[in-house]
Amino acid sequence: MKEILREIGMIARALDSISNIEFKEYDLTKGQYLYLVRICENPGIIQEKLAEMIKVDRTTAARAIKNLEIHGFVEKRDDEHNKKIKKLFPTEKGNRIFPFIKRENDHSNRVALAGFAESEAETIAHLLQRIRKNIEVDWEFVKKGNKREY
Amino acid sequence: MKEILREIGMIARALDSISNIEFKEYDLTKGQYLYLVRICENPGIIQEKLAEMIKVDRTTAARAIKNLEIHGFVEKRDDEHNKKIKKLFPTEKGNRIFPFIKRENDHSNRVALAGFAESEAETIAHLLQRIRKNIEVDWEFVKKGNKREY
DNA sequence: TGCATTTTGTTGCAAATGCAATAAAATTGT
DNA sequence: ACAATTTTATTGCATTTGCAACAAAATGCA
Repeated sequence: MKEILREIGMIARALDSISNIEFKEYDLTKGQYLYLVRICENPGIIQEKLAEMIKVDRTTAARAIKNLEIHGFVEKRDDEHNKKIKKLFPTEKGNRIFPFIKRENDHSNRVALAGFAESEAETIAHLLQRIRKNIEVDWEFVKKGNKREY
Repeated sequence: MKEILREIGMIARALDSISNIEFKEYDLTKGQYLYLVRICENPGIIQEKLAEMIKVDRTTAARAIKNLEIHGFVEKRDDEHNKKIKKLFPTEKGNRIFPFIKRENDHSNRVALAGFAESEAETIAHLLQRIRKNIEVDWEFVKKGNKREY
């Protein structure tokens, strides 16, 4: 069976590296763009779900979000009925830079898929989704402290 | 055009997270497995090339390799003809754990591709390779301090 | 209802990450 | 031959990352 992990790792690190460099211009430090776009797209999401969505450690997400809050990109609001959760919303400042993040991400996406036919782009999108669904099961399993047998 | 960046990011973070947890057993700290496998497979490689191969910052690679050396997994050897470079080789200890890393990576690869026909696995392997080649051009460009226009 | 478990959030620590700056050897161009 | 540039490696500093441990609210279950 073909080895695909390394290609995925290389692509992900290269893309992340590029984005981090390009978003310094907007005073976003490493990784913060990941959280900000998702909060803009899913206002009211809680940090636990966000960590799951992005696939980072809960505590890493907690701190990244705290920094976004400190720097005025997002705000936490208490929920009416649930005292435990804190809903996340972009501030006006956060919403203002959101389109720039989208634009950068779209550009990288186009670069990544340069030379691809529309059908090829659709094929890989579907295959990647299947891989992600396969692997997130193990991720949650291992993250919870379980041991994979192999 | 389909958006594929996020799926790739999710998959890469999930896989890396799983590996980091599973390799603690062999006293490898975060990310070290990436370097060790490549040194085992390419004995004599220098750290600059390794950073390029993995797509991490040169200084990050330098420190990861230094730690692998301190903990006895790899060794640096001077080159006969070139006083500047330091060739990297696995130690006996490094070579001993190499198969365990391979085994884990192979397992994750199988999990990732569960339910895939052989032809689908080949398709995605090729498409990913094309994406990686597309994106590494920009990565090197931006890493060198150039600015992308978009 | 009451108790155990799960969910959600936080902080302390140890470690990796990466930009900036420095240095020295090698290579290139004239 | 030699000066300018590129390649390779390193260290200082600020920052993110993530495991462990803790706390409190919510939920499940008997």
